[in-house]
Amino acid sequence: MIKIHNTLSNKKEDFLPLNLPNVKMYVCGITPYDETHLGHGRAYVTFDVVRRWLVESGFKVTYVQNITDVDDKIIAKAGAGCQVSGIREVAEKYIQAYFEVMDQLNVQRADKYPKATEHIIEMIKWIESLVVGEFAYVVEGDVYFEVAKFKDYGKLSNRKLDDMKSGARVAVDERKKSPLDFALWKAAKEGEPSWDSPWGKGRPAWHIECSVMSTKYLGEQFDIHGGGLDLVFPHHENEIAQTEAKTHKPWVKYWLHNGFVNINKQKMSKSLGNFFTLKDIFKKFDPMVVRFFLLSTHYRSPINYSDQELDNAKEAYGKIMKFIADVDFIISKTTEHAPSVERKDMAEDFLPYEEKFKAQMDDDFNTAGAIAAIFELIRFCHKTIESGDREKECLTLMKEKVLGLCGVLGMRFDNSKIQTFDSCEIEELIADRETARKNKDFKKSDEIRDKLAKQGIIIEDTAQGTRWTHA
RNA sequence: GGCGCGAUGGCCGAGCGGCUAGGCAGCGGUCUGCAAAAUCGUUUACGCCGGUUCGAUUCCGGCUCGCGCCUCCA
Repeated sequence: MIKIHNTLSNKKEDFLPLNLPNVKMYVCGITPYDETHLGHGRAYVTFDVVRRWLVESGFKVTYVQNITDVDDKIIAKAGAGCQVSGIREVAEKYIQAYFEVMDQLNVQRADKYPKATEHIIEMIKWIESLVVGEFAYVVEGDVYFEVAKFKDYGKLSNRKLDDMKSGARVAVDERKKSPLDFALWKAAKEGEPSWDSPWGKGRPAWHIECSVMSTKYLGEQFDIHGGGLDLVFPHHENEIAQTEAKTHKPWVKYWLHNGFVNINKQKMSKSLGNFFTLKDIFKKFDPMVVRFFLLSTHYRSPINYSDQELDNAKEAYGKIMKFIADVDFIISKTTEHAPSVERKDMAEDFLPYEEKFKAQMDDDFNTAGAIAAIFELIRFCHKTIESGDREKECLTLMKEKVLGLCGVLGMRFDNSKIQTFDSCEIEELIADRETARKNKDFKKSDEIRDKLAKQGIIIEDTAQGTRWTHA
């Protein structure tokens, strides 16, 4: 049984989807007005793993992620007097940039990426029904949701209307009945892209698209809605209000939120200017190392970013990579009739590690614990190999098991840096060195090693012979 | 002011009422001509003060410190 921490109850709950074996999940996507940063990376890697694990567990998952392609910041970027085509151009550029880094992080594509600007009519209809139902009111071309009318307001973020310090940090709009009332539709200002509506020219406000698009593609009730912790309030709280006010039924069953990426214990954010784009991070670190780093902490805990911690992740990830390469090498040097220990139940030996992995993942997607299980499995394999059990079949199984578990976490291993056997010159030098070593001419053998080292080739003498890798 | 989260060994980081998490770094051994890699062992930690309990890092209360949300934000 998978257990999931639900923000709605603030507890871990057994995961029972509404309509077995289907799981419908919606994750708040990006507003494409700038480069994707590590905070985004964490969110989408988190939900990528959630999705992968649900699929692995036998559920049929439908994953929808929206794209907010109309917003103040996009409009600002597109410049004064921009039309709809102008903001589309900006959005398109950053959507492409987003997919590029997500591909590098091996984040699987969602089934659908609906865009706000392609659902204007549906949004208008939704807002109209809220106005008719008296949950919303119109002021000078703006439409606001009246929070006081929705009795459950605050149930997700666990706050009471009276307790909130509205206006403490931002000026209150006097035209609203309550400072907490939020916009559903915004009247167009001079030179802004806009659409026609019953309230005049304007554009949808932020929250409404998620209600409209999620229910359009997943139904009026669905299983999982995810996003960063910073979306709990007001975004998700408002989404619940405007959705349940219209449908009169409980909307989302499980709300999941990932923790922040911190820099020196402070939240990474655009306004603080302490953010790192994935593009820049990838100049220094392999995307898979970044993914490993992200998964080495539970998704709800804050994760601190620094080069030092990425270096640590690099070493740890490298250890897995090394294991795969080691096994490949031994397999390549193992003949079909290699002496083998009598062993018919190798698969059984792996079971405890696979079970631990599963238990960790079932427990609210504890990737840190799951990674520990992978390391324990690797240690077991090393021990087995050391003990002399090098049957080809057994080695292949080891590799498959480790790769399999890593694959569930979306970690892939690029072996291009590992020995390829096609470099004759290097092979010759290594052969020369072997001869020298046999003749105890260590001076010469060390010279060859140094020479190769200068070319960035690292020599490793193993029981199965000498191998080399690129540094 | 309201609400919430956290404090684990040199560092990162899981976890649990009593049983080795894991990774990185360090130290020692094995292996190796040496080196590297691998492997084994190892340093025995849970912010402070009380309470519950046969027993608490793990539960309860208080405190201290840190962080987050109450504005757009993954």
